Amino acid sequence: MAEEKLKPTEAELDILAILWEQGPCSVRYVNDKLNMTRRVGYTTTLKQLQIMHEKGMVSRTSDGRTHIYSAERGREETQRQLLDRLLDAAFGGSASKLVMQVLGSHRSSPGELEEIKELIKKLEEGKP
Amino acid sequence: MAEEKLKPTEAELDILAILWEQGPCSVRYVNDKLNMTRRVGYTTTLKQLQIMHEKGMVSRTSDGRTHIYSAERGREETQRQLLDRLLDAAFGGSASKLVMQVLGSHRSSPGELEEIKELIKKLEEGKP
DNA sequence: TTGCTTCTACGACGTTTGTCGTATATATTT
DNA sequence: AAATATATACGACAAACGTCGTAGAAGCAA
Repeated sequence: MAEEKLKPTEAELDILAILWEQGPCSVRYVNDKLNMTRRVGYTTTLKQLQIMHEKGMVSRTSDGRTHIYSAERGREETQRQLLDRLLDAAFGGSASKLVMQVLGSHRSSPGELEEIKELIKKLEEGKP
Repeated sequence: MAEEKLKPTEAELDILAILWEQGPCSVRYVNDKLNMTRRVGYTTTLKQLQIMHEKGMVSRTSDGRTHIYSAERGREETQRQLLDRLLDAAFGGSASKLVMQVLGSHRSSPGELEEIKELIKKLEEGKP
């Protein structure tokens, strides 16, 4: 049984992003969505999904002859894995540096900033 | 002139991390440092550095017959590039989601949290 | 000077990644 | 029914990645 914790490749990550956002969907849908950004053949997407299925990254059910794919591992688990890697390699493990960088270069809504402040407050209370 | 904005590979990122942290250093040093984490041959590291030099990712000077390598592109530029990619692909472009995640799963010092709060305050004042 | 260590250079090679083409089965349309 | 469209399966392949081995120059040690 292959239940390793594989890191998705670039192309796989693009596909996962679609599955996460849209929920279970067909190869056709994924491919159309991909083609909104970059040109890629149908069979390419198909094969990609098949390989991801072999790896256990996605599951699938059949609707007639059409396969419907779903992301197997949760989004957050993958998020954490990729983020941890980036944090270590590029930010020397400093979470605050990373936060400063992303907050500084991407606009967040007042509501989002409020949420973050809430979290910080909780963190500060948690270990005085 | 090759001045593209290349994304470093995994192995390259490991090397860059060392160059960023340590500043200019020899192949030997980089290799030793790498071997503290994973086993890798000297010539492998050498070749890696040579390729990175061809790509323009690192520069080098000579100290006798030894080459001293330095990271060419700033750490922050590379940070932003990798972070942007991750933000888009894994977090659907939501900076706050990313921040919440990293802040929630990695301990930050009170001083760091204070810094972040400062930044948020500035952001809130900047666009009322 | 002869040998041992330490460089750089470079070619080779197994894998992984990403991309398709082709074959074939099953629907759909005319 | 015949033609067209759409699915999956699968093999092939070029390019990128990561890893070494070997060669040869340069410095150090016996």
